[in-house]
Amino acid sequence: MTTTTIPEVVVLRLPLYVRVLAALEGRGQGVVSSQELGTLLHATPAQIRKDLSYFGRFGKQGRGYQVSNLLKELRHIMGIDREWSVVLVGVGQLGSAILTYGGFAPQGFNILAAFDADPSKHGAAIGNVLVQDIAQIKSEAQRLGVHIGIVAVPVSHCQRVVDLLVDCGIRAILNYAPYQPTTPPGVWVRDIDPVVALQSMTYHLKTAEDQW
Amino acid sequence: MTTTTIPEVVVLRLPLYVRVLAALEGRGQGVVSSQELGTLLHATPAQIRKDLSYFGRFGKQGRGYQVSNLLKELRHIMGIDREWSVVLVGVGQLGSAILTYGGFAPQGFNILAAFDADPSKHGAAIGNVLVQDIAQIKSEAQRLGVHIGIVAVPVSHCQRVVDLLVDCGIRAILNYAPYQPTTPPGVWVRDIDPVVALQSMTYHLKTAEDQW
DNA sequence: GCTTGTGAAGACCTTCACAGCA
DNA sequence: TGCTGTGAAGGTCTTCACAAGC
Repeated sequence: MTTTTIPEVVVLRLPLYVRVLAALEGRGQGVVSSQELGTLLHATPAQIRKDLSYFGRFGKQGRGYQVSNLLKELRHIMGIDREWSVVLVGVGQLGSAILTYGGFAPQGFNILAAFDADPSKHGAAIGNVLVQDIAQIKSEAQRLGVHIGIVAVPVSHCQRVVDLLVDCGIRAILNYAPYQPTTPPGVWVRDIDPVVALQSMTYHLKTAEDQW
Repeated sequence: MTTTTIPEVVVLRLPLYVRVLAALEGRGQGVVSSQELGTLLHATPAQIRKDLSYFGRFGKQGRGYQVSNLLKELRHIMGIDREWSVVLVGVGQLGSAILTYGGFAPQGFNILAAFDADPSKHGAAIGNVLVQDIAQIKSEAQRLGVHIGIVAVPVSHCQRVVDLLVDCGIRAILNYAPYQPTTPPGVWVRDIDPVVALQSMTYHLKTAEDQW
């Protein structure tokens, strides 16, 4: 295996691999084949093997992959064998729900601070986190050594907030606003929009209905 | 244009087209070129034109696309020029947040009922919706003519709940559990997992760091 | 002149199929 | 024998480039 650029689709699948491997490990399974992984991931065995081959040779012919070992390797490759510091911007209904959601910390994503423009929210504590003035974000982000930003503001503020996060040196942004912000090269954005997800399914529902 | 199977990637982009077109319409813009749409969508003009060409010829040479007309057409194609009936399963912290989230109804997705297995939650009203016993779901789903299910239950219950929804005749599922359920052909699932989204970015953060 | 719609070319991703090894 | 790792083949999606039309 020579180092090549990894296709982005592969990077998007890696977390799913980790997710099922962790489940297998939790269940006490020691070894898994590309065939079985394929079934669990709704993918072909060839795709599993090809994807993994971008990063190394983790399997043994005739046996398969050792679950705990492959899991450890993938966690390292993805950089999730460490903790990441996160800030949230926008402490409305959605932002508050994110702060109280317990799913981030166990995976190593620690939301250390939250920011909002509304002064009436400053000083409040929501799920262990203090809400601060957005004006403080740059100094706080640098003090805390923040890597990742979560954006939960209205569409109209999204681009401005993203620009601000980028200015703070943040290079990875999880965006809950229904808007695709523009960012400079080297900044990564993932959008979460349940409405968009629903709308891409209604196309199929409608098409199935139209079928005679 | 002859009727071809539409690539799934195109279907996934359609909602984004609608989103920016709606913004342009709200701003009072009458006409838009593939060039400008491309900028707003972070896509090439050629891709915009090719995508749209799967569905018809909506533009005028030398001018571009009439915003309100294209918007209307796309909404019809996607089946979002109508209302859809939705049920939610799992009224925990996440499920409650979904019920009180105001973003679905304005887009025509009406959450009509919610279900949970925990009897202590039955009868509660959260955001206009009554929480009912999961045992009632089939009769209620049929009575209400439900099209779409939202799953907000723990991983351990996800597959069982999805099976149940499919049994209710539901063919589109928005899944918030960190697990990819298995479904029969003709059933559409979209997964929302912010942790997976974050993890696919840490790969890049780590890789950028490793660069010397 | 400007911009669409679209075959053809090119890039990218997936699947095949088999050599190689446990 | 069973399963991986991987070049090569195949398929899909994106981009090019230009004829056609406003």
